[in-house]
Amino acid sequence: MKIGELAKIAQCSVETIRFYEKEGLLAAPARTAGNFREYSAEHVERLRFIRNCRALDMSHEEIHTLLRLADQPIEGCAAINTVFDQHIQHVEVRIKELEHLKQQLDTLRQQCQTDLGLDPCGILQGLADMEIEPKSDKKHTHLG
Amino acid sequence: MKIGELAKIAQCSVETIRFYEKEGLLAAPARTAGNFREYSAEHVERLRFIRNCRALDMSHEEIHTLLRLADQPIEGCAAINTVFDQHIQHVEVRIKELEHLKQQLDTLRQQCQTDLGLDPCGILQGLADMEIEPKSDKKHTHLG
DNA sequence: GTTGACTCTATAGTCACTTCAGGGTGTGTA
DNA sequence: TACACACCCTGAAGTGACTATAGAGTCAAC
Repeated sequence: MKIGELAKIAQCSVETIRFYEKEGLLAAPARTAGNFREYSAEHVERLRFIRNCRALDMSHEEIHTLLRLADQPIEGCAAINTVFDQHIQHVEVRIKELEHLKQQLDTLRQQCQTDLGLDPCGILQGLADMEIEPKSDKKHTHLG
Repeated sequence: MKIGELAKIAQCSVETIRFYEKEGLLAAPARTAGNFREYSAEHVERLRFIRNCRALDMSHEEIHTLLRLADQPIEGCAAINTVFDQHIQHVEVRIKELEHLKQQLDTLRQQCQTDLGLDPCGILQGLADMEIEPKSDKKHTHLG
């Protein structure tokens, strides 16, 4: 099948597929006489795997690791769990961060709900006065 | 004060401050005879504001808007609330997304907890079999 | 006069794509 | 046969919010 068809199946763009090939996530397929990419069933399966990992917000690096481990399943089972547990932790950390943010935002938002027309605006005042919280570590998660 | 001192106060890097200047978030300060940036109290205040907004995960675009509105506070009060409410929604949406992800991840993780040594690994199997969920809209949040 | 801490500009790299420019391929219709 | 049109190709640049690097200049102290 050609790249457009594959893109439809995997629900991603043609450009994304070419990008994955360049990144080494998806193997380069055979070419037709006219230099079009010709994909096989294995490519479909592999791309589905990659897209599912991305849907779970895994980084390309994490996916690379999983794909490598997938090629030697028994040996890699513990390692796969490690990658997975680390990724779950990334997600948990980010959720906690965002919940903390939301709390701060809600508090600030209150300051304008009550006193409309105040100068300076309570929100702006709050943003100016807030104490900058030093972020603990920075590289606890690759999630934005 | 010089850029290094300002960076310490605002708990950011010297490069970040120069970057904000290039972005138009922080006004370009006067220069010393030796071409060093010389910052005033207003710069400190402005940078604190910016850093607090960033600590709340606002985008540069959102901060730009807030800074513009801050220069005409009474008129902008309703608009400020709008920016804020939208940002709060960004955060809420992202939290919900991540919680959904975590649920999926936990489910997958279970599949290897029980049957260690299985070939193929339950997690890999799950990643291959998952149905790709078409993401609703994409630009609901600028948060990663 | 030399060390060392600080500053300057300009450029490239990060991540996971998206967009664009400028062209080639393949099929269907007039 | 000529043309339109959908699809494909490569390569480069843009996104956001920085971070990192190279190579050079400034300034105070010893």
